[in-house]
Amino acid sequence: MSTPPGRRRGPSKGDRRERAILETARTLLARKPLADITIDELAAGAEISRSSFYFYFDSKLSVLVALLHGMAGELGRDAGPWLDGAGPDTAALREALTPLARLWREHGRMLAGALAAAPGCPPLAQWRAELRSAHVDRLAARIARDRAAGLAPAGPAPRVLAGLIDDLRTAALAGSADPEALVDDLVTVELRMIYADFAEDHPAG
Amino acid sequence: MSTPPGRRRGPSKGDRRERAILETARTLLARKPLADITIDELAAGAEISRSSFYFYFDSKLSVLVALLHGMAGELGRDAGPWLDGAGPDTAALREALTPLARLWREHGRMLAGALAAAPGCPPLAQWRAELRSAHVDRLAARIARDRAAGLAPAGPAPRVLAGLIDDLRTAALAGSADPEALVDDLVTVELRMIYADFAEDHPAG
DNA sequence: TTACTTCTCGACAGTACGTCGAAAAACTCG
DNA sequence: CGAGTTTTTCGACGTACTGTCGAGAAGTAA
Repeated sequence: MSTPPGRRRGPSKGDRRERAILETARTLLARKPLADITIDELAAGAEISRSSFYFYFDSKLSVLVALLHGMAGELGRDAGPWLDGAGPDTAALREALTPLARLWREHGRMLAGALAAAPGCPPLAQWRAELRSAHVDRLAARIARDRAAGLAPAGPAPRVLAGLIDDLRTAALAGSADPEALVDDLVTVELRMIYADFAEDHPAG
Repeated sequence: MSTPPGRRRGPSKGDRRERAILETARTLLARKPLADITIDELAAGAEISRSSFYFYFDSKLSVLVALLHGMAGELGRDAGPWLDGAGPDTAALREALTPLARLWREHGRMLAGALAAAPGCPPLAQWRAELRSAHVDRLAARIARDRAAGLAPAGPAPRVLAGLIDDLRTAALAGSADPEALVDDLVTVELRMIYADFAEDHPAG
């Protein structure tokens, strides 16, 4: 359900069409959820007939999955320093969250739509699961390390806590109209979840 | 879009049908999302023809909305002691979360499905918004009180923090296969988000 | 019975999906 | 160039689901 059925290889005219479909989808998804987009629209955007669409993708879902896979890399990047570090490293966490928030600002509707459609749609569910566990695994390991080193207090099992943090992050970014404005607060809150008390500089509030 | 179009009042045979539709919907929603349920199934479950369905509801969405409204009360109940109290009251928070988790265990698929379908569907979006702000408003007020009383440290604006807590709670409960197992961890984490450091009894972890 | 409301359903029209097979366009190689 | 092959296109078709309309059956009350 996720691989183009007809085309094999060769960088040619059909490639431009495939791109056009993807591009059209990206544009439309910025305005409305997948369910409200018809194959007709996608085909029209790429200037081909509806049936021709099926030469490139076998459903509009496949288009979304392709789009998402093209973005999977970006979503995890910049998280390295934070995830591989130790202790309540405010700066590193902010460095991880800032680009992520930018991505959500740019593609929020698409990502939120994909997330919402994920249950009840295996390929999307799998994409989400992979993304999630890529984050949760590393974060859980970090939490365990910090606890062993006496840097973080005991609490929920590392995997559970990491899962909660991932949930929070995703839900917050997905729900916000201005994700970038949320970064500082997310930093504070994620650190509190892991370290409870830590040296923070409160803006007088 | 949310009121039965044909019927007015009178406790009669049609009432049983309406109940039957609702009941069928509840059952089916426990197994699959709204999008995968056809009006035919709903009608069949109530032993009427598809067109008769439209005498009672004007779309399957209306059925879901009706179901959800019938549940809105339960979702907020038991939160009073926690929301109206002060300070890191572990017990009160647990008393609020436990029945909520039970509700999510019983109707999780339905609630999660409704939440997922909310963006791009005004009546559901409004239901979700009302539910959310009912919680966020009171929680934000509580946080502000606690800060003023010196019980909680400064941090994100109360409304923002309350929003993050609501996001976390909802996402975590929606994503978990066993919500009730999550209660203790949610208690810990929500308290940390508000109070950072507070007296907690860590199970050796 | 009559008159009225409540309820039921078949028939129709609309929209979107996905498949098939014929054929046009593009490319390959002799 | 031109025959053979692969890539690409599309109209026609069948299916599934949605929502509406109007005729009429069933229930209720005088």
